[in-house]
Amino acid sequence: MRILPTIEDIAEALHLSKATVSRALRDHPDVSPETKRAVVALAKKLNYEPNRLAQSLRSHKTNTIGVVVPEIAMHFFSSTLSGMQEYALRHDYIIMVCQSMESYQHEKISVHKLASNRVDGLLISLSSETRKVDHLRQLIEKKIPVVLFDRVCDDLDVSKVTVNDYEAAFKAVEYLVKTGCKRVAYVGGPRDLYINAQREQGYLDALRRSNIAPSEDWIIHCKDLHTEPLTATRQLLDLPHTPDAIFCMNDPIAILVMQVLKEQCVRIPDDISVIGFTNEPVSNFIEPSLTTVSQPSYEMGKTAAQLIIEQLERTASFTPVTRELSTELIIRNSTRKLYRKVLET
Amino acid sequence: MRILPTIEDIAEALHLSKATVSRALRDHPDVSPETKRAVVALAKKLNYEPNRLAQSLRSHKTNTIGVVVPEIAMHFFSSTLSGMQEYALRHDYIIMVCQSMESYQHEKISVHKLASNRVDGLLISLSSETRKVDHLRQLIEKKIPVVLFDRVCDDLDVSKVTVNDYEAAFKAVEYLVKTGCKRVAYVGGPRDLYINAQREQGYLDALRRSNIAPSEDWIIHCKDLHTEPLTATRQLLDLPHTPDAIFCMNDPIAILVMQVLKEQCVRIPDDISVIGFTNEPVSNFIEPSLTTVSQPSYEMGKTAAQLIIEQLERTASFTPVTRELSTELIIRNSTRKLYRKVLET
DNA sequence: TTGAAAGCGCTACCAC
DNA sequence: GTGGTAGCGCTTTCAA
Repeated sequence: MRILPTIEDIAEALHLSKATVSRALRDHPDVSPETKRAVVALAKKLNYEPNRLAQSLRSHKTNTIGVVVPEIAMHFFSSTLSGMQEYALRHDYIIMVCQSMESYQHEKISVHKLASNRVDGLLISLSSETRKVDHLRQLIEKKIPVVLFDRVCDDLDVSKVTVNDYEAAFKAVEYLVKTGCKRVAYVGGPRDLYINAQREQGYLDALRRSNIAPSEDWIIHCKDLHTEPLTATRQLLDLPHTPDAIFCMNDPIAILVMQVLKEQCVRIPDDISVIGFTNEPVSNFIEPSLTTVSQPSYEMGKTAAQLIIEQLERTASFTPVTRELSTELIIRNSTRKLYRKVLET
Repeated sequence: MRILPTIEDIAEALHLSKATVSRALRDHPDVSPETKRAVVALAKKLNYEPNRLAQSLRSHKTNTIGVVVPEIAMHFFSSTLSGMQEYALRHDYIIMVCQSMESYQHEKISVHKLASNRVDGLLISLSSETRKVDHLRQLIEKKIPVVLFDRVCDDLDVSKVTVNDYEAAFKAVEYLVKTGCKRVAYVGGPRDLYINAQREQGYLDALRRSNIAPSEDWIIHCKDLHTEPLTATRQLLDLPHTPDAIFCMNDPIAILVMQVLKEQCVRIPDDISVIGFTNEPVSNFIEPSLTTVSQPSYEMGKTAAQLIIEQLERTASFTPVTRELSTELIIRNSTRKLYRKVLET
């Protein structure tokens, strides 16, 4: 016998046909109870497991979901992966994971690889380099549904899971102003990434709402987020009117910014407040602890998985939905306290 | 026509047989150059992609590797996943990821799920609850190779990727002693997990080598690693002779320990040195920065992927190997400086 | 209630 | 060089 028993093995042993065994195993109504019992018993005894490949080949369904994230090892994304995996497994799906390493080329390759592995659907958060999404359109043409999460884009008519980056940024900057900051700088990535633009716009509008005209000097776009925030910060400190707060597009940037401030003996938050975005675990442990915007990463992953599975199992026609999850401003010690403003006035 | 073209579509269009088309696509030597060209051209035009399910069903090979980690969102593990994914993709494999959530039950379910999805091989780091590994033996019986990484166990004759936990712990404690610490406590998890035992043994032997008899009071085993280290630390502080150093089994424990020490106004490292294990990103940012043992997580993942792929593609018989990667003691500010000892003597 | 047979898409054997 | 065919393991008509 083969290493793994097949339906045929059971059929022969029980002098039945493959068809009957198949039906018995799937609990089909018109198999007699005795036959059913016999089949199930033998299947159990032989440790029979249906061959998913054969099932998939027939059914054109693999119960597999492809996931592409920019970087598996970034906490935000591993946390979304965790949520996806959890939800998927509970619904009898399994996830295949790839990373783009923030490269458009890698992203295309990953998407293609997952498609050729016949995933039923794809969850993706775009790389920072990605400007065109034809590779995703191709999938959709092949009837492989796509759901975008976090790093979404505007020109693709699919379901999306996001947070309101605009609003969260607005509130963060508004908070800075409320604590008395008047010259709020921005350090972020390029505007072509949708969520970057959203955060920056939130920043701009919050200032304008407070009748502060954002100066061009205050706004710095970094291409390389690992090193440029360092020089950006020095640049800000060299300004004739140094800022009294820096809104950072994410926590890693904020950490670099704080590093320079500390080196230059700038007191945080007394001289300059710093605020981040994402609420990475480290932001709670850095000194001073970082005020930041928390994003429900696990929840985002779970929701993305839910949306795609619902879409996969829906028989009727389907309209894309956008699920916007809520963020929270986590106030820690890198920003001035609110009451100071009150005392000052 | 179907949504996706098949070999048959190409065959019909070109008035060839499926067999010839198949051969042409796989660049079989005895297909005439013209036929080959024609087939390849049409395949390209139609955007033809072989159906992996069909291929797999025939070849009994899915080019898929299952991975089970305790928690995807733990940095150490997401970093290993990253290494695996990278290596796997480059070698035309894709990874299917599950997490055990440190639960033996979850682990069994995950392993089973991956097996029923016909992964070619399995990479696994055991959950902290796992004592028996029959679920893995079953895989091996089904000819699905298994490779253990990091959280390995002794009684399974498979390839393994580890660090020398014993030696790394030994060196860490030795360092503490060299900096003048004489009463070194240990806060860790249960001994039944192999790597925990290794680390603890390294601790014990390092002390003995320095002619320090480890006191029972100094050694605390926590079941719940999220809360018990807090009480454990208080317990240590209540000792008649409080320790002058605490060796923690991993960084998260060290962070909790430091939290209590700070609350109790114990100076780190002046009163008590603290040392961790794993070199999580946060350990660099906490105040004071944490001395710890760095583990090459990305490298471990990559190596694990490499071992399993080599095993899968080896035709000859195979003997398990153990790859032990090297660690490094990262000296930061949570331990006394070495020169103090020199000055004191 | 059960069985025979076709077919999912591919590859490999054997024949020509 | 090329084609016919069987078969990977399963499900699902259709017929009995």
